[in-house]
Amino acid sequence: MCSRTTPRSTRTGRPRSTEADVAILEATRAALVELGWSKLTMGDVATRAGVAKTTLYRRWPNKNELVVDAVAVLFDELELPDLGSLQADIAHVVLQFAALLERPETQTALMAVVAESTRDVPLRERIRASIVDRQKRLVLDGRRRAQERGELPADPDPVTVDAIDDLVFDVVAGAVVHRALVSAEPVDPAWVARLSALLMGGLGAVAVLG
Amino acid sequence: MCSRTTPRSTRTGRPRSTEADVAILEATRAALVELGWSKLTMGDVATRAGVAKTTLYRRWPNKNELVVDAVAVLFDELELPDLGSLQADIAHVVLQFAALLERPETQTALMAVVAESTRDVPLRERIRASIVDRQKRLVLDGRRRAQERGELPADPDPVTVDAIDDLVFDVVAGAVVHRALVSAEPVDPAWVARLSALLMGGLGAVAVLG
Amino acid sequence: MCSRTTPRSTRTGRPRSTEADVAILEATRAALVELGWSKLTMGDVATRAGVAKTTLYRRWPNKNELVVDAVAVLFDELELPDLGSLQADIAHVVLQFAALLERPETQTALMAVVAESTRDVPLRERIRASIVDRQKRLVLDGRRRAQERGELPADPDPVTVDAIDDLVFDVVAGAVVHRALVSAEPVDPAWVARLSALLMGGLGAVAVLG
Amino acid sequence: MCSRTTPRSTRTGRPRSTEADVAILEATRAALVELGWSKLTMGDVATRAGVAKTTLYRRWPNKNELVVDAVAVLFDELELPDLGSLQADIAHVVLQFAALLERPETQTALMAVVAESTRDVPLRERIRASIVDRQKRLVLDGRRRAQERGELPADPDPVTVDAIDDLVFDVVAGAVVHRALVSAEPVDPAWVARLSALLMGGLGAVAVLG
DNA sequence: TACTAAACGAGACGGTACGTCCCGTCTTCGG
DNA sequence: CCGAAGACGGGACGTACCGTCTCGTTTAGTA
Repeated sequence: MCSRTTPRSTRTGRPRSTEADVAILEATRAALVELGWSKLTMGDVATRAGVAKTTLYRRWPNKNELVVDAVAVLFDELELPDLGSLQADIAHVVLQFAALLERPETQTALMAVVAESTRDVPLRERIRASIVDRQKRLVLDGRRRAQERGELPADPDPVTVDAIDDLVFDVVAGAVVHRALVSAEPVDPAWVARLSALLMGGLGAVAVLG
Repeated sequence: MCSRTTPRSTRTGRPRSTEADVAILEATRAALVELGWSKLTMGDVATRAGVAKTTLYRRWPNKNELVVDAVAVLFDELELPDLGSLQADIAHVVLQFAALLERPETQTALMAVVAESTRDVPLRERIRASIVDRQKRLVLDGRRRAQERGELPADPDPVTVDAIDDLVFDVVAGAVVHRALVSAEPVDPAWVARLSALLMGGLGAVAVLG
Repeated sequence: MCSRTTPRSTRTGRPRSTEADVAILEATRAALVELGWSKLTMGDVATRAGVAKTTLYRRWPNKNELVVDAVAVLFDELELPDLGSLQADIAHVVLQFAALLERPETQTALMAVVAESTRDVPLRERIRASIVDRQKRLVLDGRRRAQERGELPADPDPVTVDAIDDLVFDVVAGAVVHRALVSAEPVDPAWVARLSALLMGGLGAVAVLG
Repeated sequence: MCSRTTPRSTRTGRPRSTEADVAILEATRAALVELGWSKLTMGDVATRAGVAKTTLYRRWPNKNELVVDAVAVLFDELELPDLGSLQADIAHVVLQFAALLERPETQTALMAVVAESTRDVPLRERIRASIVDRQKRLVLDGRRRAQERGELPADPDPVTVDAIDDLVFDVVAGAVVHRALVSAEPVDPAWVARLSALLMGGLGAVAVLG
């Protein structure tokens, strides 16, 4: 999350402008909305932010990492209010996620940085830390809460629990992303209802599997 | 699939070299493997193919569409042999798809072109025609076959059938892609088994939903 | 002058279209007027002439030689009517030449092909044959006529005669071209009168020199 | 002379490299000598100068203007030492100019840029400022000196003086260029003697003309 | 009248250079 | 020491022409 490559050990000289940081990230999101990922340039972001290009490179090593940071904050909105039932919780978070993917800056940036990350290990780490783990936590919280409510059997083998969490995460996130970006069709409540139903029905079968 | 932007209305002049077409697509895949999406250049592809850069641009309007065509043929390998049960069929096709996503050319290219397609309607169309529809057909075939075997209830409302097909497609494809590229974890038989189980268990619930 | 590179030894097969020849030369002049030398392209000339590019290259080896041929015919208008005195003859031919250099096709083409000819011997030969010698003959005729009229002393050493002819040619043609294209100032009657006077006055001194 | 298109109003940012300027102009002359005008490419000049192509385009808008600047400095060598008589001065400067036109870089470039200038007003201005005016000054100086020596009548109508200066300039420069590049024959001392005699003899006649 | 061979239009081909854009780095000056 | 300004070397872009080539189609003269 911290954009500084070196955490400012020395204390001498002019300190970095914190205003610049937020201006840059805002400018990056604005540029993503207007231009999309592939037309976004560092020079343009710098101009929009009223900042020199040098200042960008002092903080982020390249365009990819800058964009990840700019987009990551949007994932902070995702939360999991207790709606009383697992199915309602699932439906709610899926709709939140879908709303996020409808924003043009997310749409154009998410797949792009994932694509780049297949060949760029530091980028993959930053994505995991900034975005993926943040989403995954929702799955953990939802599952734990459902167990507390007794909707799901408590305390089986922890390894299995992890595996099922992972599965659910990939299924939910993957399905929503695929629906929104690849199939390019709307993630409307009817579709979400079907997805939730599929999960509710399937989870039991998976748990039995062990 | 056809790379020609206009389907050659007139019959006059020197015909386009079909050898060039295949050489270019092969060169594109090779470049994807070696360099990845973002380092791939049109000039490099032309050189590898033993072809002039102009020849590329005569056939494809830009790098994105070229890459879609180059990668699309890989999706031809996906097929759906009858393994006797829906769960086996699902597991089989998921593993095939996962194997496809392990190939570096697919890995680096797929997300990238999807990302670009969010801002490029012709590209989105080409992706749908060349890749998405080809995969979707597998879902249709698998579902029809399961109905013939009596594993799934036959002939409900056709609109519902379509909706469930779409859901299953996005869930399966999305989950696999997300697992492989975003979570960056292996799509191994254990994970596939859990995914299949989830689907088998959930499908009933979704059908009831109508 | 003849555009055919090989003078058609065989007599079989379809003969070349003579209409194409004139259409091409006219199209070349038109393109020169509209676009100027450096923007003129073979493809454009072919299109204007309603002819395939191949047809151009069958007749001329390159753009330079084509342009020389296209422009050369304009130099046919230059003639030397007997106006009764050497000074009048000079003034007349200079004004004719100046008028030729005011035409945009000559203006843009003449210096360009001369520039190219400094590195292209065949082109230099073609220019000499098509343009230079045609102009030089005017000097010879004018000088001979002046001798017949007794304005110039007859029959000195023929070598000297040649040398003076050459000098006069370079002085007259050079001065007009330089005035028109380099100084970019008008070749008006007053200037021509001064040039003629200079020549008339100077010729005696040169003849004495021997 | 100055290569900068805008004379750098602001004083901020990294200043332009003056070493690059001279390296580029030297490289341009070298390329002219080796390749000639029409084979000279911006990329090649950049490589020879050890400079990026962008650096060229930052300073000159196109090949023509670059070449004018590169060649212009050669005209600095032209000077007019006082040899005691007008005829000697003329002969001397003509031979100097002829020597200049024998250099391959001048030969191939001079006519070419003049040809281009017929269609390019900024280029024409640059040529006038960098080359033409520089030569014209020699005529003025020579004439003034001859007047001081009493070889030419002093102080007639200044308009006439200007007109004769212009005439002499076009006659001398035009004759030499035409001899060297169009007739493609040597500007040897004998020819120069004849030209000088022609001028000496003719100038009186022109002056009388008024 | 049919054959034959060259010339024709069309347009794709391998190339080369163009002039532009952006990259990520550097060099300057002022705060 | 930071930051703006902007020049730097580098490299890819997509375009425009070059001059050549391969097609199928005329078009004369000859057989």
